[in-house]
Amino acid sequence: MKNELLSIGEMAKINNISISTLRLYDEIGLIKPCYTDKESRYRYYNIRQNARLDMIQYMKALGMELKEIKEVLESGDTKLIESILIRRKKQVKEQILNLNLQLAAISRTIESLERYRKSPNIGTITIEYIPHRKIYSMPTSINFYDYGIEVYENELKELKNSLIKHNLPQIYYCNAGTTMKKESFLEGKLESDEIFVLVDDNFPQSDSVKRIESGMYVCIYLDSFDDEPEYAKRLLDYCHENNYKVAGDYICEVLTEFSVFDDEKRGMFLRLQVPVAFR
Amino acid sequence: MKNELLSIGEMAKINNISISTLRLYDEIGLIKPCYTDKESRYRYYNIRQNARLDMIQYMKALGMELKEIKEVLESGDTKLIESILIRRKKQVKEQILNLNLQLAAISRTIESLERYRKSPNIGTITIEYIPHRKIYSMPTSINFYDYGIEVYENELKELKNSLIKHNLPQIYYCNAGTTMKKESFLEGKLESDEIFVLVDDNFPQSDSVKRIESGMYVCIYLDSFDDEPEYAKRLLDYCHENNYKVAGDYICEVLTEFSVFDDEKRGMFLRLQVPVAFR
DNA sequence: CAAAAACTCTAAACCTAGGTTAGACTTTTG
DNA sequence: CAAAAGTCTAACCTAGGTTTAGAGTTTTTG
Repeated sequence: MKNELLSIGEMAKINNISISTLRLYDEIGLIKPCYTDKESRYRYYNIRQNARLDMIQYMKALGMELKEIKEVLESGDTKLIESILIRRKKQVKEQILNLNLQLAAISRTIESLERYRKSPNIGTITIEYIPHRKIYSMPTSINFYDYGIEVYENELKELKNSLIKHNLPQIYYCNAGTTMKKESFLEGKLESDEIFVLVDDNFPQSDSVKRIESGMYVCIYLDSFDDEPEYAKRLLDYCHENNYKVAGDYICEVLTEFSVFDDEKRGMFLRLQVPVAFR
Repeated sequence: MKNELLSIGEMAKINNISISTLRLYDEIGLIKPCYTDKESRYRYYNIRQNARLDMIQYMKALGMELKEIKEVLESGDTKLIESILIRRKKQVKEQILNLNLQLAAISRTIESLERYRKSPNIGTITIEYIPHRKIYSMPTSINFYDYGIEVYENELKELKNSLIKHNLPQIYYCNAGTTMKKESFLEGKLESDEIFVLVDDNFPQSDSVKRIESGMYVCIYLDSFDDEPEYAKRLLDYCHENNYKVAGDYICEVLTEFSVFDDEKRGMFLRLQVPVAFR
């Protein structure tokens, strides 16, 4: 301040910026020190250069890239700044939308984990009211019960890819599931009908999106797809024993899925369910 | 699909991911192919590994870092996932707030540019209604009119640093300005009183935040700080000639500031103003 | 005035989450 | 069996810096 030239350290301090950042800006030509000693190569700045640095920091705070900032500063064209800012405005709006979706997805996941921790024992049968749900579904092309997990994985992949093709990010949906016609279930057969993912309220309406009505369901809990046949039978037996009338299609719903326990198997928590009517 | 092993290309395609990303994930141990040919070093995956890859992609969509994902997958601890998600939730909320501020700042800047393009000629005198404004201000420690731009730059830096110290990002405020007491102005002296930045409605209330009342102002436009003394005098003369009674303190307001035209001077558009009362 | 302390220099490596390229090798297809 | 398609490794690139090492310079202290 004495002799009106600032060393890089002083310049850094009064502008709340790091020395290395100033050196980087020098290197890329964003802001050059007004004087560089030819012997020692020390950089010296003038306090009037704060104006330019302020401008750089402001544009950076608006989310502009250093390249864009340099371009703008070199052109001195306010039209250019404006066009960049208008583009940036759109970007920011999109980002905000995406982050809101992320937020919803994170909350869903936290809830799902909570549910997992408080889940009933495997084999527990309950009768519960389940609120309505929305699903994005696809008919199964093969009965995967006849083939096993590989075919199920394939079907699920196809479903998810059809979502991606429609530009719907993974974040919209959470857990998957399958349905089976009421008739198959009652006959004790295992015939897959549909595969689906649950979607939230933000999900755009389309032909593939269906609503599963709310109602009373008889449910049984389990933790592996492998056990589904056995547990589906138990569910049917229970309905017969208690004289519940099956009122709709059977659903196998994944409540929680964390493939963290093993490399090759989905670590899951499932709920098989059928809607029932009371006579 | 035939012999149940997938090449890296097939695996990439069905999972909508690039081959190089799969190789990266292998390298960092996030997901290893279930079999690697020892001779050719070709990677082969099992379709059941989709479960893990799904999980990875889901966590990535939640904004988690690969390191965190790896940690979670290795620990298999749902408590750990939950704590990371809770932290992430906070982050996302903050990001959304910041982006909203950014959006406001961008809009302000676009407006400022528009104003610049439609600005009156230098020296134009107007009488306008100016709505109320909020400023974050600091008394000036020296009368910078006696010293010139370096001292002004220093004062401005100090003001901005006091903002940063209070954790207020650059984005909250836009343009700067200075005030001078009515008495000084009327005597034709130039004595700086306060330096300020305009802040928006989101800005937190504090002792340093003042309100400048709305009202009718006599204004003169110019484009350089250097001309301020001359134009301030013109403004005063105009008030006298037209018999306007100066009703409050003098303000020098930066309407637009783009230091894009020159390396060392602020490229500006200024408005000197005094509130007037009509008799 | 000399030594010590503080500062600054360059060059290179590192960070994230991959993308790209070159040149060699392997597998599949016709 | 040849051509085409696929895959391999290794190295380098992105943006916006941060960190480090080792050497040189400036300022402070005694």
